[in-house]
Amino acid sequence: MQRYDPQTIEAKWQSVWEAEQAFVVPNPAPEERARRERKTYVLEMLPYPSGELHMGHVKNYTLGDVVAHVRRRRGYQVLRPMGYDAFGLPAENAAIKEGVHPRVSTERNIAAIERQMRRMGWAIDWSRVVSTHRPDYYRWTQWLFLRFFERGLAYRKEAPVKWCPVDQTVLANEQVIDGRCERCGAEVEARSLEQWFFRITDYADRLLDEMELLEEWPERVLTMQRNWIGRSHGARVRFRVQGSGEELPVFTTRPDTLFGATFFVLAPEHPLLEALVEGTEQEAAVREYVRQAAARSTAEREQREKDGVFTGRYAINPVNGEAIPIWVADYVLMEYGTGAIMAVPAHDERDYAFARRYGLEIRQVVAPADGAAPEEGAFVAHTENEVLVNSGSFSGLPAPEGKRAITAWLAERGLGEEAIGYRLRDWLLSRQRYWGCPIPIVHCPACGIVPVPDEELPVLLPEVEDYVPRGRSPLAAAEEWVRTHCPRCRGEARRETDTMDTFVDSSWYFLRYCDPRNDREPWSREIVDYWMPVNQYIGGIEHAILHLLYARFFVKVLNDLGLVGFREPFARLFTQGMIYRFGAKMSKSKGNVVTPDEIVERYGADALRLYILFLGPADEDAEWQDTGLEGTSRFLGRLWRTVLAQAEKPAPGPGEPTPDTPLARAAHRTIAKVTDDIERRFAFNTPIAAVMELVNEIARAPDDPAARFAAETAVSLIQPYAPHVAEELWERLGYERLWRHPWPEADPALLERETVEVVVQVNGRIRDRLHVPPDTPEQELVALARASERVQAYLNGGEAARTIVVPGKLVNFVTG
RNA sequence: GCGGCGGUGCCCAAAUCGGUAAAGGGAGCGGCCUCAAAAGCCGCCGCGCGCAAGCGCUUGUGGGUUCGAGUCCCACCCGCCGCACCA
Repeated sequence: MQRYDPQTIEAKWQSVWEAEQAFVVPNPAPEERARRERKTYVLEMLPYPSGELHMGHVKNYTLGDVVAHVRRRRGYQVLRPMGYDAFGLPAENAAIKEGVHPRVSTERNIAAIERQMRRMGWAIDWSRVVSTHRPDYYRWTQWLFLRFFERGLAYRKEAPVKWCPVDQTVLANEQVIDGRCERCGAEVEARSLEQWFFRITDYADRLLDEMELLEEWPERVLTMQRNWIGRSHGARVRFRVQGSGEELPVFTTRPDTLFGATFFVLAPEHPLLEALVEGTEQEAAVREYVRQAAARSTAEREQREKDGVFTGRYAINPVNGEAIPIWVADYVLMEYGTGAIMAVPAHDERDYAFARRYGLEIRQVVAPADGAAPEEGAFVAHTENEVLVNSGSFSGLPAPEGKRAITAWLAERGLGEEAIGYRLRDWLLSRQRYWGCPIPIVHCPACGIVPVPDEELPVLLPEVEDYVPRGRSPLAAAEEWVRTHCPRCRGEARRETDTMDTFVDSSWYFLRYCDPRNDREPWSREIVDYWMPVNQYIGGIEHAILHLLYARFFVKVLNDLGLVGFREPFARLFTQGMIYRFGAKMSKSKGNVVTPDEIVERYGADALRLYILFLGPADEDAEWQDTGLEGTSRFLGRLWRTVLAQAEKPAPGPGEPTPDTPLARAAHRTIAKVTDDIERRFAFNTPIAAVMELVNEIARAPDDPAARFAAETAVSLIQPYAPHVAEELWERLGYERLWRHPWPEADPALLERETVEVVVQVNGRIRDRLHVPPDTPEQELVALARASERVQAYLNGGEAARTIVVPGKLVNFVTG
């Protein structure tokens, strides 16, 4: 018998699939589109071509492959495309390091990745491949940007950034250490720069509320998104500056504690602060504090002890007319709420710490409804049952009612209203980098910000010599490209030189896959409405927030624009776990990398595909075991020998019934388990174990009349995991093209003919086991159980007071 | 602090509605085949008592519910992940 040789078999079948265009799925004709229930869209997060494929990709795309194969063989039209998220910083940085143009290194990486993907034998529809850096793609990214712009959902505004005057660049918060630039040590300046934003905050409520439309998403991803959006209910309360009468609104979730406000705090960046302190004795001290705060990183601000400076001014509490001192302190964040707070030290830990430090009044205004009154001047934590005290006419009200009553009282007098606060900020999408999608905007001295007309798209990314970041976009150096005419007045104008965040590119790629070669529009609505939403999305947990939130936002906007007929892009989401080796993520610096190429070369793609899913539950992190490939590789060898031995027997004629033997039943049991595990439970490791067991059973009983049938079943069931060897064995069994062959179905009648073990207990302790047909009637089962000698011994001839029967599982006699 | 997830033999793991643990794989041990090795095949492989049939114990800890708990409830211990000065 010929030995199992994965290299030969895999090369053979990969070229057959290529020649037969096996996995190309054309779009349905108009009349077929009504039959949407027969479609499945299996999508995996597209790779970043900043290097080659790693084991994380192997896991991701093998998972998708198994789902796609099973669905296809169960009669669905399956869309299973692939593409490249080619723009972005990692690709650009890699290119800078290598000294080659990002396009060159990106396209070289894409070629290498595609070669690896074909070598893995993934059933991808290569006719739909998309790459975000190509003009035929980013033309439509720009087109979509313009639709957002027309709706007021893309806008430009000044935003504070950290600026290093030596490196001439914007720094991320993480790059600021003790107020100095991480690289050159220069003192960092706070700057305000014009940036582009998407108004995602307008969709905060829908992003939260429409989570209900998601069929099945991991709870932790939903939780992360909820936390990220951070919706909280409370009130906006208008304080006024004593003397000037200037309004200082605050947002609070605890309007019930309004009577306990004993001071007021502004963020250092608050726009009114400067005017407030101008000409006062405190001016110099406040300015110094603001200057220092501006230089601190966010991380540093979060860790330091609370401090601040008195401004010398007072605010009037609208609820009781009290004048309370206004402080400036950097524990108040300009980004959240209004950048100003009312401080209630008795009931807020941060305010409490601050008040203690500076000797400010601590006034309790809520107290537990029952039990002793809290010690004066102490901090009183929020509890279930509390009532208002020291709160004028509101005293005595339970806190929740107090909240409503005080808010209503304020609203009646125009002093405040109910309000909702969000943690979510608008999406800053502009980047001062080269390797990204140009923003299709022209700045005209006469007309202002002017969109590039649709018919002039794409705005091509210019070729530049020097794309190293220098604080302004490298595009600004392409003077010829920047100089243009205003589309509106035809006067001299300049192009926008910022590029878009790559998350914009990846927020709609799954729509382009549906209609990838359309050059009149980004997609045909009829076609996306047929394929979308994605039935199964698979990818890493690291995208739980940004990508998955942005893509949801995009689809909601597109729905509002009438461009798509659905409101959520991904019905089901599966987040895979990471692969570790020696307890750490595989990385070059740790020297613990195992590459797919080396494994494929040694064991073949099928063994690797099996191994990576056999490792454990796919949604959990797993430890790579160097000896583990031995197991799946040995299994494939055993499968090979066992099936070839059966292939020598005559194939059953058409319609010939399968002999009812233990092996036949084992095969049907395996079919039922594998199908249920993959389709319903989304478990991928247990089906492999089940097929391994079946093969072991066949090897032990090769002369069973149903052995050949069982062997065929094993091949058929393992095909989604190990498609090459399965295809080869299928051919040697005398059949054609397993990937088009229907998925096997378990015969319920045969399954029922199995005997099952029934545990017989007396008072919960096992006394005997019976083997009976699963459909044995309850009465008969009890009689059989009672007849057991061992049960008799424990019943001592007496009667059971109660008998519990679980059909097919157990009979329990309970005495006394 | 808030939220989510997890803890089962030496290791990775299975156990789906609570039904009476450890499927499958790895590593290990013994044997067969062989001049030898590789490959392959057979057997053993949680703990204790027993010649054996068997009996008892065992899912991080302690308690509870139940005829019956790895699974449900309460408390605690340990670990991982996300968010966090969010007013």
